[in-house]
Amino acid sequence: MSRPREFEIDVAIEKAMNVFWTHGYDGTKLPDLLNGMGIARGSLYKAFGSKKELFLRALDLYDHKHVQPAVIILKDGNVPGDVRISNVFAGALKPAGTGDRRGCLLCNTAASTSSEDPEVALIVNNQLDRMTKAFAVALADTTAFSGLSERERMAEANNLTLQYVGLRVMTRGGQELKALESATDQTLSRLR
Amino acid sequence: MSRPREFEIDVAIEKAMNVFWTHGYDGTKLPDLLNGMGIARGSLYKAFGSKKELFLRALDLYDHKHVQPAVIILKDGNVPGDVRISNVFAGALKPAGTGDRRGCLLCNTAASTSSEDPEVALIVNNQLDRMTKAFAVALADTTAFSGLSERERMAEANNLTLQYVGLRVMTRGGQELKALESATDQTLSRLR
DNA sequence: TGAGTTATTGACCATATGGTTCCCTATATA
DNA sequence: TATATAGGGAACCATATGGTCAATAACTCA
Repeated sequence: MSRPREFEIDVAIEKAMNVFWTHGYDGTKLPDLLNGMGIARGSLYKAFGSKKELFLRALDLYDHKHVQPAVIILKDGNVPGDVRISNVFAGALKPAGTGDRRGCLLCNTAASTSSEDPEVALIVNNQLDRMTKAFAVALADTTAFSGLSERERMAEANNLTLQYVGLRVMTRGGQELKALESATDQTLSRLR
Repeated sequence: MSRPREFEIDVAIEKAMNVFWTHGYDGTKLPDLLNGMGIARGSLYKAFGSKKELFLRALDLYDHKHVQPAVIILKDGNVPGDVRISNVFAGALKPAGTGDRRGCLLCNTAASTSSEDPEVALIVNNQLDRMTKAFAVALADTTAFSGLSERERMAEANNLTLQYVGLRVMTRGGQELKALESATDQTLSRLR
């Protein structure tokens, strides 16, 4: 019987996710990860194989913890569509209100050189596409947009994803909270 | 009388700008710059002092070559406001149509760890703010928005900047051209 | 021609980087 | 108690990184 692992894989991945979120992939160095995860170099390699594999695992966890919950909100048939969309944008705005300017791991990654890697691009675009589809579901349940054709609804959903990404990046870039809020107000005023 | 420089500073900065645009700041290594600029290590340091100083110069050049021309388009009083905005978004979409997925140095930088550096953040937000103000000027000349209060117009302008940034990042992230086009069509259809 | 001044260059420098290795350790089982 | 197995950890490894340095070169001027 072998020696049991002293850390939980899932806990370690989440810690790594937070380090990558703060520093980006290129800016995150092994010492950053080791400190952030509280494990040694050999343990990291034994458990995850490489920095890149760990990054892919972190992106999947981000999906699970941040993207998929937004998708679920957008698809919740018990709430009016515009309220669902409003809630998701409020969720994106909220961190800026408390000084958290990390933006969104998905959007930061989309804007980085990492997105040139096929495996990363696949994950990034899968997440973006699922958000778009979920926006479309919410729009179908939004009175002002319920009469749209499928094609028009997808176009509007693409535009909402684009606005969501823009909001996240402008948050990361340091734009003033008031500017973010007023921009978002315009997004949401069109849903009513 | 001292030895004349063999390269033009402005030409070298532009070459560096293109390297940073492709690889981001963290992902760009000295050999990338040396190859892209066609000069030696010592020459680069003599002329620019450090990698970061060169990056700041590259950001300023990007402003001059890509941001300021957009601002000028948006402020051109001889063209209807909605056409001006449409032209700027078309300019952002165009590279994707030809396979150029670098996005926009400004937006990529906003989403990266570089934006945590005060000097970088200052330049990034100056550029974003100027675009917003220019969008506001164009909106004032757009029939559908000409009756807005100053405050409402600024909110709409903030939203246009947010959409512009989102478009650039989604381009970089690898989203399908059709999705980018349809999202942009929605943006522009609201101006008419 | 020599001097003064700055540019070019590539070797060098002191760390930093992602990954490897091997000794030691923790566990269950026979 | 010995064995098998996988985990922990820190030293090690082979390059890579941003920056430095000293020899050489390009120019004008006296």
